[in-house]
Amino acid sequence: MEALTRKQRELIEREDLILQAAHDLLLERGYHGLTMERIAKAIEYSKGTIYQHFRCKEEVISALASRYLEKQLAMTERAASYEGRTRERIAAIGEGLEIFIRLHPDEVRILQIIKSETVSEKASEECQAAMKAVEFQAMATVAAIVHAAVLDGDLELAPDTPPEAVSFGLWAIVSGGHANILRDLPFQEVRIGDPYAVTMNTCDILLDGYGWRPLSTEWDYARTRERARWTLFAKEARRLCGEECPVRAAEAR
Amino acid sequence: MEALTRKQRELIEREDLILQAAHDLLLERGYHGLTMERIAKAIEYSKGTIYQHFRCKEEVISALASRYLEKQLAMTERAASYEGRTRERIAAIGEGLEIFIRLHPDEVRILQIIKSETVSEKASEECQAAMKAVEFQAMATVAAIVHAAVLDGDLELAPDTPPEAVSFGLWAIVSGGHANILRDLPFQEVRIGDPYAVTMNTCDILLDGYGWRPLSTEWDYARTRERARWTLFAKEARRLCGEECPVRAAEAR
DNA sequence: ACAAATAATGACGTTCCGTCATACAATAAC
DNA sequence: GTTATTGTATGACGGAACGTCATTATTTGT
Repeated sequence: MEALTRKQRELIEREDLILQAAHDLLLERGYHGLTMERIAKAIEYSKGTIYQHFRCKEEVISALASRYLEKQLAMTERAASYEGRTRERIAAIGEGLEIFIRLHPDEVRILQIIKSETVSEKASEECQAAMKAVEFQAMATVAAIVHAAVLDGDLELAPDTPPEAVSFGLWAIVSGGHANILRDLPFQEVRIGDPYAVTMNTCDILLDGYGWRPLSTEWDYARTRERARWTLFAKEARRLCGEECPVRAAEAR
Repeated sequence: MEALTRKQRELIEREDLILQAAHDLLLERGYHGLTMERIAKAIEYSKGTIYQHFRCKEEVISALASRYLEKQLAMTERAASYEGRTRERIAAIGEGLEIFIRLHPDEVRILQIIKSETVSEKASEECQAAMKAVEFQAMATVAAIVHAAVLDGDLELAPDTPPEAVSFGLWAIVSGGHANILRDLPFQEVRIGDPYAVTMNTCDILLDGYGWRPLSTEWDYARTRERARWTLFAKEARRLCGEECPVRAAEAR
């Protein structure tokens, strides 16, 4: 038992090493610059050893992506527990996702890489299914809030509109927006100073369009986000803006 | 002159051959199954000859993508010329894009492949710049309509919202939506029967959120789309639903 | 008909993948 | 403490693809 546990610990530890090295290589040299040989060199093991953990290079990337997806899901679920109106919970999720991408743009970039067919076509079914499952759970979390809003009367949906249509729309905005942001197009040229803020704002407008009460004209969702930021994501937020919490700073005065 | 022209024609013709072969291979065997050798075999030339047209495999894919982007842009611009209210023009563009993806899902899939960093990291700067330029033109076309709407009073934007923020949002919905559609997630399970329709509807709701008049509750945009479909995209639409034009079919009765 | 220029070819060097026989280490048995 | 057994790590190897380039073939011009 003891021996087994130590062995297992060693395995897990090495897996961490591999993934860390893969992450660095992926960002520094891109998908084609990531080679098994280079990972091996970086962690001071041989190529063969890596193949005892992963079936192919694409599954290494998949494993990386799964981690980041789970991290993202954890933030989403944490945000979903925000205490307040249903629409505030959605705003909190938006805040969580924005913090995530601002804090870990690299990880989101890697998520994009794996989602491309180019990479996923070589990963095994299990790997892909595992990733899709995590994503679906995030979708389901949002859909559940939409459902709750319908039940408590804050939102009325047309009879042919399932709650999932709303979460699908939000999802499209966020994933499409972030995908475009990471391709660093010249946003300045078109007077979009902060594309993250535009993405969030688009979500707000969409929900206004659905008539989800209270509308953004009747409620200060910026404030909701700020609160979510410092109650649910304090640690991350502090890292993001350099140990500086504006609310507490203001209170201190 | 004559000789030169013939040479050039041969070159262009062969380029078409190459791209056609690449398209087929890409769809049948995926990115990793697309090899220069296989293209060569398919068009009955040697590998070296292909390298006189393209610097590397990724540039072959880029060239393919550029074509499809231009095709898409052409449809967008055609749609933008729809005669009617500004918001109808946006609806027409939506209709055009939907027809495009329904008619050529393969081409959209290829567009997604090239957009992934995995592929673009190996394509030359010029190639990438060319593609971004086409995309930007599409964005600009939409932004111009937004601008027109502001000028003629159908749309009032908050002072901190540039017209491009609206087109950015629409763009995010459509590209994010289509990206998710092509990954064929189990939409049936969440009662989303027609994800294309949901994507379009999300755009409508967003514009309602912006208060772009006439709202979708005051105007039948489904009708606008239908009209755009049979006035601007008759040929494509006929191909799409098998020579069957519902309007004319109804009139014939 | 022959020389010059242009284009096509596929063998070659290189890189990377993924496998597997072999070498090495750890545990168990005697 | 030595030997057997089991398990783990290694890098040499075959194979596939890339991209190049010397050679061969074809076209063009005189």
